[in-house]
Amino acid sequence: MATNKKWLASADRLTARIPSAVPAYQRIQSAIRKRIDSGQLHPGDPVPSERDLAKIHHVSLMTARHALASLEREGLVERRRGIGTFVAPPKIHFNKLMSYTEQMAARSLTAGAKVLFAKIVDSENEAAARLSLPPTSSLLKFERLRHAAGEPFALETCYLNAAEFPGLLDAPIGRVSLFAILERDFHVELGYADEEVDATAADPRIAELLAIPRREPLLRIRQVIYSAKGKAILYVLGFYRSDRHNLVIRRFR
Amino acid sequence: MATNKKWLASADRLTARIPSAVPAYQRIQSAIRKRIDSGQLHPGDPVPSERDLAKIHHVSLMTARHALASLEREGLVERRRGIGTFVAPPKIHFNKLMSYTEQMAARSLTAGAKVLFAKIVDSENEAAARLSLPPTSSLLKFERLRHAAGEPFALETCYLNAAEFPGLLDAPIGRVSLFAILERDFHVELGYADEEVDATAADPRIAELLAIPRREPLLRIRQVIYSAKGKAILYVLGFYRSDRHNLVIRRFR
DNA sequence: AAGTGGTCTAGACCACGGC
DNA sequence: CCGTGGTCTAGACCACTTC
Repeated sequence: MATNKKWLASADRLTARIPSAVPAYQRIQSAIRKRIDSGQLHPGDPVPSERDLAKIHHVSLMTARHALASLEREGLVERRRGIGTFVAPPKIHFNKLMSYTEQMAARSLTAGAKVLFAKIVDSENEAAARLSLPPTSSLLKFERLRHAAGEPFALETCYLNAAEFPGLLDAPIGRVSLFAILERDFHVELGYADEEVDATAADPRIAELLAIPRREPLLRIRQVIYSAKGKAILYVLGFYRSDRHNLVIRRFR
Repeated sequence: MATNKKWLASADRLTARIPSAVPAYQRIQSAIRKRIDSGQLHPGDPVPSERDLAKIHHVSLMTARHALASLEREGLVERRRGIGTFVAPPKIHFNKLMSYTEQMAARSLTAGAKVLFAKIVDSENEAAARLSLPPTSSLLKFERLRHAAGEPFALETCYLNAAEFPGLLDAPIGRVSLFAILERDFHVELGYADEEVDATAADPRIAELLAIPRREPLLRIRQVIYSAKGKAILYVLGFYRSDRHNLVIRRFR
């Protein structure tokens, strides 16, 4: 108990009267993250050692250690035995689930989209199946033509369960990211997406919309986007001009 | 020191005289892994609690805890506060770097390949560039026609630095997985691969080899495979029949 | 109340890398 | 040699879940 009296004393001194404020190791992480985000610490710079952190934050070695160990798991720092802990080089985000808008923003481009279609449908049984819904469920269906640099680029059709997203039909889908609307207005926490990729030939309609010859090869991506809890939220069927789009993924052994 | 005498005593009892045998938390992990692999423990089954493991293996709570925590990071178990630790359901391996042979084996199919070409070349500058080598480097070049269920399926061309893999030309590439040869005979530890995926149309030669009409859409995958240390080892250019192949990836938010 | 995982202490020794 | 991270102890209290 002597142990814990001392711990209470130190926690007291820092932030909390209630024992259950924010765990100490998370406070330490926040402090380090802040110094990295604010540019005080750059990639390659040393982070205070476990022992220093323990002194600075008035915690035991194990706690400081825990803070650094999970920062390493996140890829924010690298630890080298006998040497120290260092800010990790900025990581390229492979295989990250991003909206088209976010992808463009990541490359400092602006996204453009023209809504071709936005209605409720009830006989698209393949789309319903992808969302794990009964075959004739009411679905919101948006069809959008994506642009980049003034050129048509991709045709994407999105499907959502109409019952779960009332009012979404009236949202400014043409201007605002669908992801942003789902997360902000409907409090959906997006988690992951499974994608099936194959190649197909442009049919006459798609060829005209994308301004390419008929039978031109296209990348076809069928994407089912799930919430963090694993519930199917959104099905997107996309056709991408293969001369303007190329999918990059990283696989690990 | 009283503390550490006790620890030495327990380590002694189990495996080691030398203090630096295998860390206790790793021994605990091995024991659990073994019980899962051998079928003694099935997905959903409870794993002994931290306190039980500590007693069983004569270690402190923190050590038992460490063992379970890193097993959870690996995805082998799931921990639920107030409930316990349970064997995780077998995970589908998304975005895993696997050889064609391994992919087929995962689906209990046998892989077939016919070697069309196996020589050293020195004027394939694109391939050399992908491997971060000078433009006219000597490269091993293999061209293989993949089969599945008796049907031609994909055309893959592999390039490696000739200087680093002497004797590989004589290896039984037609029968044994290239990955296996690299890992076993050349002690290369494969780490990850970056892939570029797009769609293209079959040219006359590919159309004939794959037994499909000319201009048929194909999936084209350019894959650079790196060692665990980040060195480019292998460049694979593949053309896949889109009616027989479809690429599945998972993205996370 | 009992049992679980989550956080934490105040130390210890070991293995490693640079001086 | 000294400082770093890696492993470990023998406890403690908290938060949560089930009974």
